[in-house]
Amino acid sequence: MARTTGSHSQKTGPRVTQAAQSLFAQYGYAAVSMRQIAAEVGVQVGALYNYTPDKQSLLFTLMQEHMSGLLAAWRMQQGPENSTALQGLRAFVDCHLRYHLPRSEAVFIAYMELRNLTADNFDHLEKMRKSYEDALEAIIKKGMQTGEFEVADSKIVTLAIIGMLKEVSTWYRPDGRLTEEALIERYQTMARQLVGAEFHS
Amino acid sequence: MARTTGSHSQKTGPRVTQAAQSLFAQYGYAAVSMRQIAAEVGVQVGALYNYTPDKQSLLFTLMQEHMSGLLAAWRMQQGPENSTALQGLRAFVDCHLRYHLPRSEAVFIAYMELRNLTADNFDHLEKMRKSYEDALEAIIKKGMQTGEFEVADSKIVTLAIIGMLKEVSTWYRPDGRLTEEALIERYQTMARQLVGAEFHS
DNA sequence: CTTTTATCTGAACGTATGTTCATATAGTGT
DNA sequence: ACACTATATGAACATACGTTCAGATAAAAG
Repeated sequence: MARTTGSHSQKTGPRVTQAAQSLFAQYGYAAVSMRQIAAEVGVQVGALYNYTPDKQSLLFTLMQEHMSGLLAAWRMQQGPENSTALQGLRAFVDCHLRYHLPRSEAVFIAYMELRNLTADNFDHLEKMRKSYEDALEAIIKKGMQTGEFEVADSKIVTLAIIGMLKEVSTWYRPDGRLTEEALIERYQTMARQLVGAEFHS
Repeated sequence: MARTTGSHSQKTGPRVTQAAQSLFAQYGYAAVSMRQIAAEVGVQVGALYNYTPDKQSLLFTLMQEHMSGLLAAWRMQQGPENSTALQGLRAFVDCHLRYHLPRSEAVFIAYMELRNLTADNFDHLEKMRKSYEDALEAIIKKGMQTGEFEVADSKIVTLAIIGMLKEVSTWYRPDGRLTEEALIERYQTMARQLVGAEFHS
């Protein structure tokens, strides 16, 4: 008995991706079997291979698309209204949190499953991660030049801000105490404190 | 042929723990087999069960001892010389980094393998993690009361500082650009900025 | 030297893994 | 109504997993 209830051709693909994301985030890539994913989709394990060449590609695609989306979101944020370093910093915090907060599963996977990637796939993602880090460091260096920021070590401050922002995803819940807006505002303030910037500059 | 070269009774136990720590940190708990651990120790897989009842206990023991050590290190830091909130904050940063930086493997495991713990083991460790977090929040609340700190939301600032500190373990290398001392000093400064404290108070 | 005991081996257990493939079926286009 | 094709099944593949245990061996105790 095959294909028991109508055609799922257009639907199964996204459902495979979603099931993989959900299960990888919850149990970890190595702990999740292709049969578990198939069960979540409601299909036999063999059918998965119509949508992915193997398990590794399932992971890599998820991580790659997450990171592409993040970089695209940041590119879209660029514009004349974010011309000063302080405006850029505020935009970076805003962009980071708005992108990450509604994507807890993808975020979890992005930070936890790097070592389950093959060497090639890892290098690819590491470059993307680095370019994101560089985007923030560029803002900070600019602020140092213009005198907006007072920073001893741009590298360390960059990492500190990213660390502070990444941590949010480990506890944030949409129905939590703070609204997304309030949260962003607080982290913008803290980022400003870390670069030693005045309130208006 | 059994026990080929003298008695290892006193030595094998710690080597099992060390091999498990090293492999779990590198490949992840779920991706490491008992046979891999045995091979690293130089023993057949059955021999491992003289030192651990099962694989899960190997993980839990590593994580539990790491967290116990951290809490003990912080308890030892307490004293009259850390009586003001700012002194307390500086001591917390100092203690955290000094404990974490030389323990990259244990740190990695502590943050990555929580979901591979059984429910009971997870709860146990979550309580310890929470009490560590509370220790920092207590310092911050104290600083708010004494007027040393100017903080809008003690919870958020606590998490931001912890996030900032945790991130260090993802890139720190003992032979890196900064000495441990210089690094600690920079993070003490950034923590002070996050709580809005004056230089001397 | 002999006995005892801690330690390790080697093999086995049932089960699970990622992946492949011949076969069957349901929807699409004619 | 019919053939075509995308999609799914169900079984199989070799391999790996965590765990157990009877038996072997080396160090310690007498």
